[in-house]
Amino acid sequence: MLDVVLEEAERLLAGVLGDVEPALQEPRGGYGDLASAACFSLAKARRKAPAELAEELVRELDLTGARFIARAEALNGFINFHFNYPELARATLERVAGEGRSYGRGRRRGKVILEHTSANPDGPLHIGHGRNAIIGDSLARIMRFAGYEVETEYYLNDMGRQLAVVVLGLRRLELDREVKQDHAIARVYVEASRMVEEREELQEELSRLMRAYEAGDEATVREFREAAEYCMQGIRETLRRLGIHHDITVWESEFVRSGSVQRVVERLEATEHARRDEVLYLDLSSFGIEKELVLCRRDGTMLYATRDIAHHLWKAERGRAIDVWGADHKLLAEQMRAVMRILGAPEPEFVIHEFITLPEGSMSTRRGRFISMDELLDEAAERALREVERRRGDRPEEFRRRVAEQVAVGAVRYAMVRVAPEKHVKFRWEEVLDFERQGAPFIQYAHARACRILEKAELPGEYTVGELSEEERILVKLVASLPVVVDRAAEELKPSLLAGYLLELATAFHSFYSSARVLGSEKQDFRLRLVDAVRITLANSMELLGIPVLEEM
RNA sequence: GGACUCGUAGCCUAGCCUGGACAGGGCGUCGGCCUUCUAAGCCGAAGAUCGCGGGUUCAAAUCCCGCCGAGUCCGCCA
Repeated sequence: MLDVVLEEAERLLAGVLGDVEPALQEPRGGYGDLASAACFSLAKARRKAPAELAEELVRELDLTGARFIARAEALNGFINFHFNYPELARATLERVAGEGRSYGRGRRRGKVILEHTSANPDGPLHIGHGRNAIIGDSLARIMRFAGYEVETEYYLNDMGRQLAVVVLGLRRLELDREVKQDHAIARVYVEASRMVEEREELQEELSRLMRAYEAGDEATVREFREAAEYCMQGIRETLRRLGIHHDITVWESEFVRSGSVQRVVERLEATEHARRDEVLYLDLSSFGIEKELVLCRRDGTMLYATRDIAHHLWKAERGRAIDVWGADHKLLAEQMRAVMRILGAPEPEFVIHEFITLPEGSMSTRRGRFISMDELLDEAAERALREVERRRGDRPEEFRRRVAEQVAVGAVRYAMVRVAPEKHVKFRWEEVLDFERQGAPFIQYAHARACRILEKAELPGEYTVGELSEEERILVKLVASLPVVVDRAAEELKPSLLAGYLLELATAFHSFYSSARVLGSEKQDFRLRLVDAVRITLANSMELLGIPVLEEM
């Protein structure tokens, strides 16, 4: 709804500014509902003080045709607009009620291939992978809602040394069928890594294994596939628990077997960037990348990055490629962009996230030093259950368990998406598992509160709006903002914008809830409709971050 | 050593790309609020040289340069 209001403000300003940027912004506090800083940039051209200019322009503004902007005033060089809240409230409530679960949906078009998670099949997802998966899945949900056709991809790295180590381990170690598949594979991987390190002859076996797999030896292929699939069963179970689903799983080896890696190497070899001295590599210095990119080993076999080039070329043909990658892949991301330019293909876009480190240092699957997402979720669910028992001892066990699980999933997902991806995170249990304020339970609770009011009364068809309280105005403005927030988050690839928005909306609702009575008040009809609009807006936004929506908690 | 990212109150964080009005939140601390729609809530107080130094600008947390600190990368690994 605010999209319409912004357009109106821009139109009004265009009348007095000409083609000067309207420079609309959120006023810092108490200065109205929308501000323009245009007078500052206009000041030099017109050789007048911004404050004076603002006064002048406000006098010139013609608000007679305006629907949502009631008045404008000049202050400190800014032009501050005040909304016509009764009108905005009515229009917003009508729109939200009319669009329901679609409220906030955008009109962006085009196909997006969104790759995320893509952890090696050598163990369970740890919390670093979790950050990747949750950012990626949230972004997928947001872009889909913004209108894009989104296909999510898990790029399965089956040609790496890790999986070969697992296969080697499975040949001589027993797989514990009692524990979750990915954890069982991790045990084999850790143990086999140690064996390979200690026994030289195993390193030769490892090389033979990798060569046989690359060559497509049938028995070896079966061994690798089974091992990877077994691990993936566990990984998918964890993802499912988080509400994450991948539309396609793409095996790295496919690009070798299909010959597309070979073909892309030949194409690159023919370009001016190709160099050969002992090995074939690309000189990317003309793209500002000093590090050369080696394409083939001395023995002629391909490298991970080379296979990924074929992979990205394939993706570029299918649509707009967006990859969620860890910060360790920054250089490769730059190289990938450069190579796609060389090939004349559209460049992939990247969402790079920093690492989560443990107090004792970085995580390592091979050394068995990591916190798995399963552990994190279990711990979260256990702590949540204690909270629910304490608060809702009156409800049956089934209810308490279900709520605890949903609170846990919400808390973990929110914690991961709340912080901007470029920040390093030092993992602390207390931070992720804090169930008070600035977290998912706070948001879920706002929704539950709204539901509990609404279940006690019929939603009125008719209502009068009248003057709004401060709390009501804030709510209306926030509810009206969802379409703008969704679009911006999708365009800037920033799920954290939704996280911030959701927190603001929940905060505003809790304030409203405490300040005013809905049921039995004189404004009951209007407030019921407002609460319903908030309920829908909260639910739609929570859905975009994969935070479970609860009617009661 | 080079490249990239981060550095905002005791702790966590928004704002930085697109420079403008007293730098927003939260945790923790202190003080209030449950006979009324679930207090996982609300209201208030104290707490910030926006890492440091220079520059550009009428105006810098925001842009530029240098320095310091943390992280990541710099494999014919993945």
